Amino acid sequence: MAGIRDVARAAGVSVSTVSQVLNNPEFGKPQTRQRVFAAAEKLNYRPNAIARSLVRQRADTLGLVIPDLLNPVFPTVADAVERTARAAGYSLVLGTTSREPAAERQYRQLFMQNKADGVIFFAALDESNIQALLRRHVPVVLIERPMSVPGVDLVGVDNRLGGYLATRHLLEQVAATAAASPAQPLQAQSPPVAMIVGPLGGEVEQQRLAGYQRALLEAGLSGGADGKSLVVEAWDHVEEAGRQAMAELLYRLRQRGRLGHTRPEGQGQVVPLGQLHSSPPLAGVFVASDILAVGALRQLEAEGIRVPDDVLIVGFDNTLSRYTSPPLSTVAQPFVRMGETAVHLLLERISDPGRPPSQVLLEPALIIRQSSQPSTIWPTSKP
Amino acid sequence: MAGIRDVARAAGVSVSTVSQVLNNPEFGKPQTRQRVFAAAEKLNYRPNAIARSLVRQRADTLGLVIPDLLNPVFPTVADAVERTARAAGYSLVLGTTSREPAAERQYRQLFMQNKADGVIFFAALDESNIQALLRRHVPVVLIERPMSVPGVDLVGVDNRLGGYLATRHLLEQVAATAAASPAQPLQAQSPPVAMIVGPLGGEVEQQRLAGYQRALLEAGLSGGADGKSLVVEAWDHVEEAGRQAMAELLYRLRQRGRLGHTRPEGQGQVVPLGQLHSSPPLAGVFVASDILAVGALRQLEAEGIRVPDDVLIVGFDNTLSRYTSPPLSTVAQPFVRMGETAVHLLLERISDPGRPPSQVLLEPALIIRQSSQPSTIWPTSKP
DNA sequence: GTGGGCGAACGAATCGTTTCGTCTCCGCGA
DNA sequence: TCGCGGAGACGAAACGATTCGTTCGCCCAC
Repeated sequence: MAGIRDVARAAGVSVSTVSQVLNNPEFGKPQTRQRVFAAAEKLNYRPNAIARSLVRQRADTLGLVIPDLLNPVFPTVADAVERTARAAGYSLVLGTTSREPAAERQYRQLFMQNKADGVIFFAALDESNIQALLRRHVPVVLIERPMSVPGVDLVGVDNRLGGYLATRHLLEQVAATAAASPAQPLQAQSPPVAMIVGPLGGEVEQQRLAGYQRALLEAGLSGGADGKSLVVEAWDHVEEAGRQAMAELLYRLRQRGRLGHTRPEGQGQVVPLGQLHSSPPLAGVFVASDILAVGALRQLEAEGIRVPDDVLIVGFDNTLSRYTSPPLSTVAQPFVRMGETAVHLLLERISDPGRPPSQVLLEPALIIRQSSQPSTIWPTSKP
Repeated sequence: MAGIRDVARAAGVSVSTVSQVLNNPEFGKPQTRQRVFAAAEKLNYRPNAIARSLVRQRADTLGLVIPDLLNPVFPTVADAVERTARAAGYSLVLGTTSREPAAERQYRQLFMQNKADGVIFFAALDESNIQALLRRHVPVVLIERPMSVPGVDLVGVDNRLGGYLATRHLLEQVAATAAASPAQPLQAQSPPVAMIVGPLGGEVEQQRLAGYQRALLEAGLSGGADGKSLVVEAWDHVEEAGRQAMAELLYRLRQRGRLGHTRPEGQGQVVPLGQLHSSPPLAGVFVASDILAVGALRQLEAEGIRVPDDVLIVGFDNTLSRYTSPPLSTVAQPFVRMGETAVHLLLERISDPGRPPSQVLLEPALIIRQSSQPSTIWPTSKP
């Protein structure tokens, strides 16, 4: 493989001249430049990026660590990160952890070995990994969490607002329906809107929950003593967990007489929840991520409960929600802006390590589709 | 940042001893090893991966270049690639091209600069980029295409078989229906199964088309002079292209009197295609990728044509198909095995550059869901 | 004619490791 | 006592670039 010394020899100049000519458009007189270019061309010379990195003390590479690429949330952000990084002249090394601490540690070690000029973590598991990198002066930007690490750049979404918007929307739909037919008074302890949420160990999940509770409170409902009487926690961010959570929710509701019989043997009609029961019926479920909602819909379908006829559903993320049956209303996250912002913050910190950390909070937006609207007012053309 | 010489000084040994001790579990007597470990620990020493790469002449990094991360096909493979690479001690630099030749060239340049020990291309655009890498002795493995590059490792899916399976399934469904009600003879020039396919510039698309045509032929149907009378080419692998392709298909069918009136103003009932027309009706559409199928479904919905009641649909990929309304029958690609196989082939070639190239062809499998089955026999519980 | 100034090219040090040949020292056998 | 072998540690030469201080040579002005 031709090296820079070969080029120098072929061009009849010194090694340093070749380097200068190739890197600096101003350097050398035209004739010399020409000879160097010709020699480089003839030898098909390509500078060795590794040697360059060694002396320049920069890898021209950014790291991105995410849980996986199967939940569509992450590829969406990764795509934006990659494009933004490339536009800035950086390449991207991508790591996935499958939410296993060992894998995250592995990447922490990797990035502590000068393999990247900075690292973005999306939904990092262990704060100590971030601390370790920062101690070695490796710039880090966090997306979404953990939000407790002090003094580190972070870009997040206002999850509380998102949870609030989703829940309020469901409550409004309930109110509209109640106005149309003779209403039963809502009882404070038994909210008409339930919630399915990912593992509550995460701040994100806690905040979405807080938004849900705020919306209930605002409507004069409490959701039980702890505000969680109809909140079911899914054990992971996978479809199956969402399905199980919905099964658990339905079980709880039956226990309290708030759900009637389901379609026997999958045949016949279910009685709309709003018409039969003495306790206030369940009207809607806020499922705090689209991937959980997919599982939840599966369970509802299996039990013969129809959406939105029997129950309203709102998801979160705006990923899978476009494709479900029926299309899910959801809280859209600004994934592209999240990725871009994370890269920009990282580049700023690389160029100015001393600058004060900034925490950017982006706003989610409610998107209304079929799953939260009575079927009679379904749009007939585009969803 | 503490370097190896600092460790050597602190441990009272030479630089080379430190290196040996740290890399070779056999080296040195226990007492010396202990001193070295202690010093490294105390100084929080981490070897500089870049310097190591320079001397070892390997980056311990693999490259993966894909069109994007938004079409779920690619993240699914990327996830498998990343996990397999990591298990083998490699990190992964990920590049996306957005199907722009300039971006692919950019990555070709990057990987020609020793940034990776080998590169996997999924759906590469330009063969010359691969040739250039091979000339520099950078090992390359191709996934899916281009399949025309001679002498390079490749892992692909039998797309022809996939297209065949999908089409044959649709034809079988037609036959079953025809058997149940008085049948109209099928006319050879006007197949009852249409196809929507991605840009036909790609070998993959050509092969799926070939599978479709083979199935028609086998059933004694020709699909027109060129076998493409009901084949519509989408301009890209995005939803919107699928929607437009379906609109185009419906337009063509109306021209030929093979589609009746649609639900006026989105109200009322469409007449089932099989009952009204003198020309053989359209019974099903094979949409050669799930993402196109999503768009196609959207157009059908907008025109009030129901799936599977009015027309049967089969997709390809098994990505989005689980989430659509109704769930799509589809041809499943073995994405995980594709990713794993690609990495294994690459590692083998890295360790033995001279070994003969291998082309691995994996088999797709038909998955039957609701979109290709008459609604009366829909499963009532799990899809 | 000589010295100053400047543009162009050069040389050598450096980045932080690995690796291989060499040296030292110790123990053992002749 | 001497020689030999081997284990253990060392030193220096890479790896392939960048970068900065220096030299060279030329032109112009004094």
